[in-house]
Amino acid sequence: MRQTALFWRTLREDPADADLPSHRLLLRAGLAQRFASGIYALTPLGLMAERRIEGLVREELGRAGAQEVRLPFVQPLEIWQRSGRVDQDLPELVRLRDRRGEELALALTAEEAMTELVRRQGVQASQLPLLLTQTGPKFRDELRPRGGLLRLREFSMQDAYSFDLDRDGLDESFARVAAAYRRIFRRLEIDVREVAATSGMMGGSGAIEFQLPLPSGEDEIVACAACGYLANREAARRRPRATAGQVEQELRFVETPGATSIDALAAALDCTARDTLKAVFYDRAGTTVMALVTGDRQVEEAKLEAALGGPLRPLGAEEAAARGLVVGYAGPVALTLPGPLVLVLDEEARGAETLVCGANREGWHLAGVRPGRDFTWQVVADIAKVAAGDACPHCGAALAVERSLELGHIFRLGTRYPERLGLVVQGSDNVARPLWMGSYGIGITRLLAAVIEAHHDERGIVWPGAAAPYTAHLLTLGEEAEALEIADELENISGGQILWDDRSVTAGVKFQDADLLGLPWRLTVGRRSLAQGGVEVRRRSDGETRIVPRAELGNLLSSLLAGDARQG
RNA sequence: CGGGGCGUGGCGCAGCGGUAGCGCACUUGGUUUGGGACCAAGGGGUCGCGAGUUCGAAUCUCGCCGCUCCGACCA
Repeated sequence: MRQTALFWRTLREDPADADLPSHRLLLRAGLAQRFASGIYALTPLGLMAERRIEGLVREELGRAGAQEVRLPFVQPLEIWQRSGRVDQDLPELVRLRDRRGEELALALTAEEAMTELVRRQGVQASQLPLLLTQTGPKFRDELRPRGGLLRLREFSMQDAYSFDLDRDGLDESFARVAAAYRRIFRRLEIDVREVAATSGMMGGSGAIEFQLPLPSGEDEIVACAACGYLANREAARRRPRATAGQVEQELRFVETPGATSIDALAAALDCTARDTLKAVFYDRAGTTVMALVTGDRQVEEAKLEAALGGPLRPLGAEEAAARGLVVGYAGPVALTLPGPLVLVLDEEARGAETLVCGANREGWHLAGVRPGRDFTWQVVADIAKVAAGDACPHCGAALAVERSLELGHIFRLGTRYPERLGLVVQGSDNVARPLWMGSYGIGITRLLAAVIEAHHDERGIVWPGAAAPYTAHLLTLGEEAEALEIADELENISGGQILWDDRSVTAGVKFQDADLLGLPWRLTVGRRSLAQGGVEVRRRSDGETRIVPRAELGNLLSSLLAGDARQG
């Protein structure tokens, strides 16, 4: 491809609003353009890179036995209603109405649609295990898109779904896809960590996330350097600390005017946050949930949801007050509300000697509160957020918390969707049973950004061979007849598979742009290289340079292109 | 949803009451050509939108919209 004809341009300066390397480089190198927050267009070079990643993912899933289908991007809302997901507050789901008033939804994932496809067509036991996949647009109306292509509202994702007769089959399918994912990341030269995860809005259990450690990532992972324990913070466990609290032994009222925060309370009573009991309120399907953790802890909502088996909504101050809670002074002792109430106590707080908590009376707290003696609860569970320095649940060493970017997520869903949508298969015993389902997602557009986050330097992108839009960038310097002849020759033998900078600009401009775009190989031909005996071949990743005589160019090019194909 | 910052040619920015400018990019001609060349001549902007103040608004006031970063249980 000749650069003078390519729809492409680079920017000499960094775009003002791009902070992250991938965002900056995608814009500067002219690979993407923003249309709206979280909505981007890709230019030819950007799309070529995305397509390479997509093709690689498709290839590996194919090796794992996946068959590709196409599901609708605009889906009838009805299937989302039947699965029950519409009922659980899903603000990311964009709904719309057609001119006849029929309700539609934009795909944010496709558990429903894929289950529905299999149900409509029917499936026989001989076709199992079944692994179906699609690649296509997704739309999630995210609260805060960020970082260019790192967190988009509209993006391309490859999602796959497995269907098996039983749990063992699901485990095998799950393992097969996990292996495919590992190959994908290895080929893209992205060093991911496999992390235990929660299943979030998908439902199900036994999930793994593929995470790239990145300071600008939006997830937090908990890591144990000693034993290798890794988990998303939302799913992470910790070894409970030894007994906390014990400011006083006997229950008594203390007057604490204005002490409506844990900090203020601890200051007023001259104790630590850990000596207090914090109450946080949620709604769970009409029931008020009071979650109780020691004052220095935070409630991990994902773990609380898992403990209660369903989605929660935090209560605002007014709403909490309307339900009879004395906001700022609420506690579990002798608490009665007009409506239904569930008390959930963190396992660590349960082991405390005595604690200070709200007295359900404006301006008063209770000290010397002993769990079990002075109040009871309905659920005890690990519901506190893990903090850096907590003890590893396996080995007890200090845990670290690191920022990280989720690139892939695989779930064992179980029978939930097939049950709700009526997908069953008849076994040899003539009994129809719901299938066991797994769900697997890998963000293609995000991978494009992640590859750049993982592979760049101060000059620009450094494409891994498997994702590069072109393998080689040919620069002709000057108008030497022989140089142009060689360029023609290279273009011909590559079948147009190299990018040729044929502009009449200075050498510096070409070198800068070539570094910025970062194709794996740079071929330079000009008066100087010819004097040295041929074409200068330079590898972008490490700058290794050599001169290749004209006669060997055919071999060189086919080995570069083949090497790239082997990797990618 | 809360807080900060920002909206002026394609990009980066200046101008902050007197009717819009710089650098880069772009077009044309010429000289150049191994790390973002030079000379000359050009084209391109409802200054985010709306209302108000004023003789006069990119500039002041109010409202709205958009973008971006941080945060979003902490009782």
